[in-house]
Amino acid sequence: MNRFLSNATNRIDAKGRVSVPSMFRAVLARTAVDELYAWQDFVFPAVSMAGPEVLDRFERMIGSQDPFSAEANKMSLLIHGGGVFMKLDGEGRLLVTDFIRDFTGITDRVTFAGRGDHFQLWEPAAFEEMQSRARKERTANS
Amino acid sequence: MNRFLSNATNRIDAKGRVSVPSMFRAVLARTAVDELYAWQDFVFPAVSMAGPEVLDRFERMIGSQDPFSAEANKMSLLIHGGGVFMKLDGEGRLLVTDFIRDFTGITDRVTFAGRGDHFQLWEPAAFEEMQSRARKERTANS
DNA sequence: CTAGTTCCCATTGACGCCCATGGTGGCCCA
DNA sequence: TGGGCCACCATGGGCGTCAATGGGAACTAG
Repeated sequence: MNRFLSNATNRIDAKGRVSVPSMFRAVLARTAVDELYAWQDFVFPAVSMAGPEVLDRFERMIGSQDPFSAEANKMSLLIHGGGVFMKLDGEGRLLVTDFIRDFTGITDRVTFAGRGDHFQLWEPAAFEEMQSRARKERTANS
Repeated sequence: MNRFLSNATNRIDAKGRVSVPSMFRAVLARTAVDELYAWQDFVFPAVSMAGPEVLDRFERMIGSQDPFSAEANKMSLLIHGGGVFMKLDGEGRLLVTDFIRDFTGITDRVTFAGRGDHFQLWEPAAFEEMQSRARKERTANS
């Protein structure tokens, strides 16, 4: 499998670390990624992560604009300055920093959710609620 | 990594010095830069910094525009006339001068924000606010 | 002579790297 | 089909290293 799918919830230890599910690590391993780029989701209270190659995609968006425009400046502020690099330890764990905690509300447990080309970190209850809400809306529409 | 990415906040000591994050120093080291050029951002209350080679890039950029336009004129004024050289000490710290303080509002803490080919110094609260504002605008547009 | 600055060295707290443990699920074999 | 063995994964914790920070002393310029 080469995409991030399904979800899993893991506990944060006393040092603030949490294991990335082996399922996701397997996906990362096949692209030889040892460093992750993390950014805040634009809609949900979740932090997204993927290999650094996602930056290329983002930067193409910036590159198509006048480099001195306020718009390009703003976008660079979000993409370059707003993201954070994270490194996994030997056991495939990552440190849950304040950057993650503040934006997601995560305290002692993390829900990892696959999103195809990237995955996200959620506060477990928030993930549950968002899921059931999305389900309900789909039912109402059909 | 050969670009300035992510962000970090450091404290200014009693002598007015602040450590440049090691992440950014690593980027500078790979181009053997020991001197930095600093200028004011065109849009935000932030001071930008990079190795002197950015000057070449700016000049090409300005040269590609109408040399008599108000924009090109303003840029040259800010970059050529308004810029300042800065040097890091042995521990990779820089002196937060009034040039920086006055323009950014920085007092005792500095947020360093990566911007790809350069990085910026922000007053922490101002950075937070700009960041969330820019994100909100993007959400509204999409 | 004084104030600002640069060069060192000390401290400490965070983080990276390593090894240990335990639990669970899968697999094999009887 | 049931039991037991084994491997893998989540988790816990020790320890060394490095970055961030603090402060002393030499040095220079006004």
